[in-house]
Amino acid sequence: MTARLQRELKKKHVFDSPQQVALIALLRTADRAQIELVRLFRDYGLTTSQYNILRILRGEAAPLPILEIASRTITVVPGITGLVVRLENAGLVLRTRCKADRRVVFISLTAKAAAVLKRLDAPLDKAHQRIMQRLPEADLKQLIAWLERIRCSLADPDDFETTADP
Amino acid sequence: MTARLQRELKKKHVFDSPQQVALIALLRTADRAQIELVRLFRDYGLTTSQYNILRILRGEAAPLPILEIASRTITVVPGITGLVVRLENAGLVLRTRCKADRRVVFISLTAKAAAVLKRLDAPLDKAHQRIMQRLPEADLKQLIAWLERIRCSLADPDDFETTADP
DNA sequence: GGCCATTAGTTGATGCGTAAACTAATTGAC
DNA sequence: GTCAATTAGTTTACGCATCAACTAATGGCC
Repeated sequence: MTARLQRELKKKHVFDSPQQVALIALLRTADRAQIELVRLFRDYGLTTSQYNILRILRGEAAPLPILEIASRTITVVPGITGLVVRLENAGLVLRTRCKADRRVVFISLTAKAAAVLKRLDAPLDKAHQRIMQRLPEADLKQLIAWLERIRCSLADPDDFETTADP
Repeated sequence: MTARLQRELKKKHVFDSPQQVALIALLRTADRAQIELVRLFRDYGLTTSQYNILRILRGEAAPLPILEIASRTITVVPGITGLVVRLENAGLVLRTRCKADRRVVFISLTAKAAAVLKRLDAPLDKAHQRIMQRLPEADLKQLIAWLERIRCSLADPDDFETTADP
């Protein structure tokens, strides 16, 4: 990470703008939440990236070309290869060369992976609830809207199916 | 991460709880913001982690033991060594063995690093402003409070000097 | 039908995060 | 004073992100 923005905060520069404080709070909070999830996934032998891939495959319920998977994650293309190899070694996915176009590699879930995902569903949902427990739903809605607003000021073009309030 | 939570969102599971949506929005937004910062730092030959270390050193205006630096970042101890080595190779910090306790290694900024940091100040502030430009200051204040509220539900014990509203 | 550009995917190198095991200096108990 | 426990820091090993450079199959153009 995630690289991380941290606790230089500790001694607070007098000149910090509200924008800076908010940004650092955002990065720190996300970082911590990530850590919770990382731990949860690790208990099931997965990393976050691996989970995301499995999740995409489950959502599709059909084999997907490897680059299609990459395009749905933020993972830059080359990273996906090793990721999938490790998943394959763990018996969680299968790789199949496409007959029609021998360049493409299809990835599919194994039963083992489906089982792991299923076991993970409830604990993961509980984690979501726990992390957000202190915000009532009305606030959550507003928070989501603001976060989306922030993303509007950011680079990536293809992320704009509006999640929140019209 | 940074590892990342992503666009499984694309096809929206009907069962998504508001908590889940909010969490994913949080992670995604932070991720994007990070990317902006990473790019900025890279233009100056730094990574985010490296910048954070330099920033801590500047804040202290005095040499710090390497583990003290590690403790102020989220960087887990062993990571700090290589990080500092690379900074040293880049001529940005100096390592000095402490005479009194020969176990400890003091790290100090070079003039070169001070110059880089100084050049970075304005662009970085501009980036903060830009990223948060769509939220008026009142909303920012509320956002900061909520983020802090979320962090209260999260693990790390030593992060609780309240940044926001009393 | 042969060549060139495109597309799918991999490889290799560097930096970071994390965990476990290690060295070396210091402190404390006696 | 000496030996055990603690503390500061490094090494090693693995996974991921990212970039640049690569291979291999396909498609289009003539």
